[in-house]
Amino acid sequence: MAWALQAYGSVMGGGRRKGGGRGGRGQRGRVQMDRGGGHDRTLKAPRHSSQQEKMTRSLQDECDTEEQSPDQDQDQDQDLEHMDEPRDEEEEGEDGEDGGEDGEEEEPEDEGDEDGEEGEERPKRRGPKKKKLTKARMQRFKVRRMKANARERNRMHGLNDALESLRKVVPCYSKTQKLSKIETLRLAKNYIWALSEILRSGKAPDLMSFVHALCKGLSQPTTNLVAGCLQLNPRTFLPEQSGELPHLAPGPAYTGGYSYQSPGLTPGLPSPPYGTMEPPHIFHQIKSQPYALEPFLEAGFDGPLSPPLSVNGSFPPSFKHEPGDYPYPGHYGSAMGGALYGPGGGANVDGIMAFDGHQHERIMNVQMNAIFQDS
DNA sequence: TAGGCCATCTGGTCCT
DNA sequence: AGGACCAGATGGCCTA
Repeated sequence: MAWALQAYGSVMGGGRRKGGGRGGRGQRGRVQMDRGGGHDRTLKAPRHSSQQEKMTRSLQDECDTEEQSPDQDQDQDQDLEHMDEPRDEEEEGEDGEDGGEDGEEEEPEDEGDEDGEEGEERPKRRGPKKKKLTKARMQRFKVRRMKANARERNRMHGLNDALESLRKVVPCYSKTQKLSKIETLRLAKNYIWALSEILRSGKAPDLMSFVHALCKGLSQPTTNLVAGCLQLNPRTFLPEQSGELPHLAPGPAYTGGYSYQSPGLTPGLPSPPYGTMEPPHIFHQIKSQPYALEPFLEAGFDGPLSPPLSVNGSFPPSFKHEPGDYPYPGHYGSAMGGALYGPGGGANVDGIMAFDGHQHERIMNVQMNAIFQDS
């Protein structure tokens, strides 16, 4: 029974095939899990499927009352047949505990018994004697491993849940188009910085400055997503001042199809995939709008931040990119064809909410207004 | 088909 | 000793 769980483990994920030479079982089926990854992927089945939960529960049960027939062992643990023997120290402690349980499996620990049945002459090994990997030991090892796997799964699920919570509080939460993990973290970082910058300066930035700051280091699709959110609901992002957003460009300015696409590479800066929202690119479509970017951006980030979006000197020198922070090898960039909201030029904002609905929006506005009343 | 993203497994290390 | 955390490896899914 427990080996339904072993199979479960194999089904749920490819798993690492250590040593590379292990045959495995070829292509395995896999439960359709959350395949939300990717910048513009549509979401699939919820991750916490009842099946998975059932399996996990079953795993726990099985771990408590582990019984297995030899043929099951043979049949369902082909991977483990080739597994390296567990570390000696792991096994040492266990024999005392449950020696009675697998007493029939234990074999005498003769020197010659250790590694070879061929009877070849070998130099004596130093160190603790290696105990033969009996079935019972193997079984305990598997149980431990399964428990650890289950814990690790749960841990990662918790991590993903936290990330999902974060997605909901950063701008542009969408139930149908999830930000990737890395983009969520980047956007959150930018958002925190932008808000703290507002607090620091006590001034409300104009919308373009704000979105500019939010989109630093984000990929092109995410940048477009943020821009789409802003277009839909700019007030979510910026505090109301006298009932109006002073520098907010009117709607049509955003539908002019200006693009954040990268103008090109700068030597030494691996920048292309990240939206390059350089002011000239942005504002050539909205020249009539006040250019209030600098006051908001001049403060600069103090800490390590997203990679610089702009390579034309618009950003303060404190913008430093972190090595290895550019995982996108130019995959996006011009792929967007210069259209901000998608190939067709229309806003690709289906299902996008700026934050998680209006409630959150109200809360944010209250908070933001409170900030400005205080300052 | 390549690349991005993801979930999972796994072994090592550190901590309680 | 057992659990948490971490990073590497692996394979599946999806999109351009």
